[in-house]
Order: sequence, then structure tokens, then C-alpha cells
Amino acid sequence: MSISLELLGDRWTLLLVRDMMVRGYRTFREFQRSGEGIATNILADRLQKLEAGGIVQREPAAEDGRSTHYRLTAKGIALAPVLLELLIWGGHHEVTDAPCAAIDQMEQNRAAVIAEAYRRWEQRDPTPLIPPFTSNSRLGPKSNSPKGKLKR
Amino acid sequence: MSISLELLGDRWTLLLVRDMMVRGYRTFREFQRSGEGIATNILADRLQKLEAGGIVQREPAAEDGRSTHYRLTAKGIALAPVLLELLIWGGHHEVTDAPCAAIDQMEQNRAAVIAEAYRRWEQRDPTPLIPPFTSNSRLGPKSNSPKGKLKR
DNA sequence: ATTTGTAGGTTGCAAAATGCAAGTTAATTG
DNA sequence: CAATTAACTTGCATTTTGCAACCTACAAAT
Repeated sequence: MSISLELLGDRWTLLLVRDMMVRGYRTFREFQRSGEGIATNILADRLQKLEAGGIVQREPAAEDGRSTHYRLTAKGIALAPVLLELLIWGGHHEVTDAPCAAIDQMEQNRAAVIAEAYRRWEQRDPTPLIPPFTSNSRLGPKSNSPKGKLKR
Repeated sequence: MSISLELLGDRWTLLLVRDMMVRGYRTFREFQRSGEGIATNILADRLQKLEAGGIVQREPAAEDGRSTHYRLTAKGIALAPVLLELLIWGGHHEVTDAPCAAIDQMEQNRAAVIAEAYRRWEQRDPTPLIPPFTSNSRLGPKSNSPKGKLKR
């Protein structure tokens, strides 16, 4: 635990992992405009530490020579359960704008949520992970990304 | 997630929660001598923030008028799944002195580990949570705290 | 009942990390 | 080829951290 927290134990790192995992963010700019307002020097530093720690990989963007894509490694995507439990805990014990029903759904379908995170990672699917059970649909093998927003 | 990390997102806070949850630590001194060497001013600050955040409660120690006991609240013990996933992740992806077999056991018995953490919390059982499946015993309803060390 | 020790802090200060604004470089668009 | 954009870097002020020393209330020993 101590060793894990040496890498992850700060205000920003896990948020970056979350942005990559559930929001499909890849670029410096996307992280920067991610709502919470991280400073660019801190962002650069954290991305570098995540890379050094083997949690993300850098790769030049194919479409745009200026741009770099950051992508989770296998070690990075393996953080999915940690993030999920943290999300569930926050949803139950802190004041959130996330609908409780959605939290409950995730709590009851942990394995499916994790599996979906892995599927998106393997297939490089960048669409936001808004679990299929957001509004009225059920988490099944054939449902693919209906519309709906969980967090703004 | 962002809100959760506002409280928990730093180098020490989750370690304190861990010390209370799995090691049965209660006092300032115990946290202080907890191996990783937290400074006393930081420790005092984190304990206060944990209390302000509703994760721990202070109560005067019955035996010793000088001493204070810190105890997890319901909100605090609810972090058990987060800690467990973090522990499992670290066990698999970082270099640890924790035996892999023990990690695997916990991974296969998540619910039982969590249940044991809750039981100890409810009963104010301060013995270290070294899961019963550490060496050769199995996690069952009648096993109670056999000897064995997981982390030094 | 006075000294000695212990628990749980606080205080002061130096060093490190953070936040903010501005600047830099390379690739891209117009 | 001028303007824009992506991804940084730099300088500087503020905040947080780490370290050692100190303090106070209680407890134990003499």
C-alpha cells in the first residue's frame, strides 16, 4: 500500500488515470481542460512520473505530428477496480452530483464495469465510459454506448 | 472521484486509515512509529482533517488520561474495498515484500476480507488483520486470529 | 509530594512542491 | 510564409512538507 501510494498518492495522479480510463482522454490538452484545472507544469510532471512508473505509455499521434497520445499500460488499466471502489465510496459518503442510481448500478455490476473498461482499453475505444445502465438500458453483451451523461 | 481525492489524495492519509483498519492502531504514538516515519505536525494535521471529514472519531482513552484513541467511523471503515484493491494492485504490479500467495488469497476472497475488517471494527478488535488464510488455514466462520505475519 | 517519564501535541524554520503567468519550440493550417 | 496550435519549460510567489525543539497535561517512581 505504501509503495502504491508513492506513485498514486497525490491530488492529481489518479484523476489523470480516471480521465484516460473512463473519459477516453489522450492528449495534454484534454487533461488540461479537464475541469479541475491542473497547472501545465504539474501536468507535465505527473505524466512523466506516470510514464516512469509504467502506468502510461507515450506514443506520437498518428494524425498530428505535434500531438502526443498518452495511453494506459496493462499496469495502468489494472487500476480500474481501485478507481471503481473510490467512485462508489465517494458516491455514498460524499456530496456528489453523480446520480445515486447510477452509483448503485455500478456497485451491483462491478465485474461488468471493469470488463467494459478493459474492453475499451483493448479496442482503443475513446468514447466516454458511461456505463450502459445509465438511464434505462441494461448492461449486456450487445449494447454499445447509448447516449447519456453521468457526470458533467 | 475528485471529491474523494480531496480528502484522501495525499501520501499519508490512506496509510493512516490502513493502520487503523488492518493493524488496529489507535493512538498518536502508534501512527508515529508506524514504520514510514511521518512527522508529528503532519500527523496531527492529517488526523484533524480525517476527523473533520468524518472518517475518524476521537475518544479519550479509558485506561490512560493522557491518551486519545482514534477510531474509524462507518464512513471510514467503508474504505475497506478501496484499500483492498489498492493492496491487490500493488501486490501484483509493484515490488513488495508481501508474499504473492497471500495477495492471491485475498484477491480470491475479497468479500471475506472485507467482512473480517467490518467484524473487527464492530467488535473493536485491535488484533492485526492478518487474514486467516495467511499460511495454511482457510477463511471460515469459526477461525479466529491464528498466528502469522504478512508484512513486517 | 516531588522528581521523572510519557502521550499528544505546537512552534519555528529551511527545503520542497505547487500554482500562475509568460515564454519557447516544432508542426500545422490558412 | 504568417498565424495558430500542441506540448511543454521557466521564473517567481505561495503553500506544504520535513525536521528538531519545545510545551503541557497526566502518570509513575522515589
